[in-house]
Amino acid sequence: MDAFQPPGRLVTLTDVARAAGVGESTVSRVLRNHGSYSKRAGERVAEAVARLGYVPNRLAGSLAGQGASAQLAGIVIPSLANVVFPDLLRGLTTALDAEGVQCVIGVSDYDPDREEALVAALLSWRPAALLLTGLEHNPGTIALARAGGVRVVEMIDTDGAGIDAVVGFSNRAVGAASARHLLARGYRRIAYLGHDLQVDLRAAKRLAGFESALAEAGLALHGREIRSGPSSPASGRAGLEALLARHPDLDAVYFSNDDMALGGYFACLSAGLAVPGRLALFGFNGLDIAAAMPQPLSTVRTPRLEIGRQAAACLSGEGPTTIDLGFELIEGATA
Amino acid sequence: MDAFQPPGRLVTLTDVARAAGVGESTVSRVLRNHGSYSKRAGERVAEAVARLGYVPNRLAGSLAGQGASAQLAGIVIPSLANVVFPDLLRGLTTALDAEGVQCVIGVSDYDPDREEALVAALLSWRPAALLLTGLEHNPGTIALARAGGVRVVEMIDTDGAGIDAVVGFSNRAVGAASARHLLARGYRRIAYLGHDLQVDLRAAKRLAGFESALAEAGLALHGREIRSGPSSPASGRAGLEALLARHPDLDAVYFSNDDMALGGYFACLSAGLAVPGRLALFGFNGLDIAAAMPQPLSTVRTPRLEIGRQAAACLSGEGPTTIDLGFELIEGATA
DNA sequence: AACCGGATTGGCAGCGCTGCCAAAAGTCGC
DNA sequence: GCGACTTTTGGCAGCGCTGCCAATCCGGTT
Repeated sequence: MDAFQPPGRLVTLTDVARAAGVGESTVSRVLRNHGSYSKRAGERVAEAVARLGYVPNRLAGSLAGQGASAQLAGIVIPSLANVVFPDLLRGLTTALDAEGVQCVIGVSDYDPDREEALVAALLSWRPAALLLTGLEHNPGTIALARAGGVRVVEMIDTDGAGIDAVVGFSNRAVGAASARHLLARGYRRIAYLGHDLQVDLRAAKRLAGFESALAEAGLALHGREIRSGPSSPASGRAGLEALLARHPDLDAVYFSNDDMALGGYFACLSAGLAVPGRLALFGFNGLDIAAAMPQPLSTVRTPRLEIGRQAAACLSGEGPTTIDLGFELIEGATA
Repeated sequence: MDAFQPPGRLVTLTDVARAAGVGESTVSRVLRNHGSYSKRAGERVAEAVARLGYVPNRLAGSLAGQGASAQLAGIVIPSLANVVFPDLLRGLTTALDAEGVQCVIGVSDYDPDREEALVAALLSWRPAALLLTGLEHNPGTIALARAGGVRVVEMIDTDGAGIDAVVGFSNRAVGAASARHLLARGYRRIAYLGHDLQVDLRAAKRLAGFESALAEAGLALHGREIRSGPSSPASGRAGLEALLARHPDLDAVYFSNDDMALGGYFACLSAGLAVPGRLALFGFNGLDIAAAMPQPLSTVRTPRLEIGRQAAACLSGEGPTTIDLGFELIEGATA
């Protein structure tokens, strides 16, 4: 890889063709291993590529290629602050990298307008697929996605109608299962502690499922605390303290997720409240950390990595599909 | 945005020009707000764009534009499982999105060969910049980056020589400061508990700094436990138990990061060991969760978001730069 | 020796856009 | 109302690659 090119101009396929003494099309065929070429041609091209340090220009390649869609996947997630989404990304990148597909990502901060802007920006790279989070989008987002002529996969949530493919689990069902678990254990004065529901629509669906299961048992929430801002252990800790001050007779708390629940657990440790004797705690997500606690957290484990993998697998498919990957209730020792 | 296009063919700039009754160059000028055009032309183009639902093709745009480098940033991080990297990404995407730069990411799994392959793949999109993690790379990776004619920013670590720009902090200094803190508090029988050092070179640098500070005080590590696999609270918990079984007389443990330390703290809670009276714990990273613990963890907070932001800011710069953003030692209550 | 079918090859248009240039349309002062 | 400007505009080459087509090569047949 000697650099005898005039700096400023990168090595092109034409340069390689000249160096190898073959035509451009032959170089293209060899590089993509597509069409037939002789062994000798293959060797000469490989040698020239190595010698010149050629890196193909995929912008040009995708533009020229038919369908003109790039080996790119456009991904929009609402946040990177919650472990869920990095996990999702992990599943996605692992599966996509294996197929030589690159990931272009955007973070919407739970803002549908930003999501729409990001979708437009991502579509301008003519990705082969668009991976969104959740089922609720601006009408404009949906129109863009439809018009973009790309495969659309909506991840995490299956409670509702999708644009194209949907991979996830039912958040309502998670909420209902969590409520039934608490009810079965005899808890009756149950509060909810969560972060902003306007923003996290899937947390709102879980709560709706939770409340309707309570209602089936003739009960209602015994208090609720909604903290502004993102979920975090600190927020969960402060939230539980506020909740207990208002409703000292609570016997269980359902948290919007494990981060909040962990904060609640810390609050109990600090206040010397026995868990679950005095107060039961129930989370959501099934983080690793929840399992390492002195008392493993009672929670619901979601198949985050698997959602990413399956979503990646969906790209090659066609037509509407819904894949419900379910969830696993972990009994733990806090409820 | 009515869809009277023949499906299969996306709207092009030429379509917009025809619909607006102007030339292609005028459309291009209006869309990029570059060069001069009349108010009337602007309106007609805007109307046609909205009516046709035109999404520019940036593949073509970047290919045609001079310099031919795309408004893309190629990012390679070693992992998504550790909070550090999502945080870093968060800083990056926030800053880059504001400038209309999209992020293409790759995850190397701490494997230099995968990193090299990813760099090659990313360069094929002709990004404006390449953002790597750490300073240690394959020779091939460095050659590719150099030949690619892109701005290269290496993040997180400043202990060594960079290719181009470097943004981070000194991991050695973090280790040394941590050691000095423990020494100043009177701890003398100090062990190290970490995950795989072959793989996480920055953790190895912290340990080196830690040990050299111990050596200055005439001390050496009083035991060390290296867990295979990634860092996690579960691993930290099991590791601490193993460590204590071998060295029951330990008075402090330095962990490779907060995840491990949290697991260690849980182990102490479970075993009824007083922290820090019987055993002091010291972490690294300064996670939110560490601050929400009943006893805030003693640790070092790293400027992860800020590294992302500064790295993004570096892209517009030129020439070698090193930005050391330092770190903050948090006294906490566990050491 | 002429012929045939398949494997291999090179030339070239064109993907959708931008940069450049020259032409056209305004603008102003006198 | 006319020249000397400035602003606005459209045409077109070309970015680096791929797909298509026709040309060439090769080995075996007749």
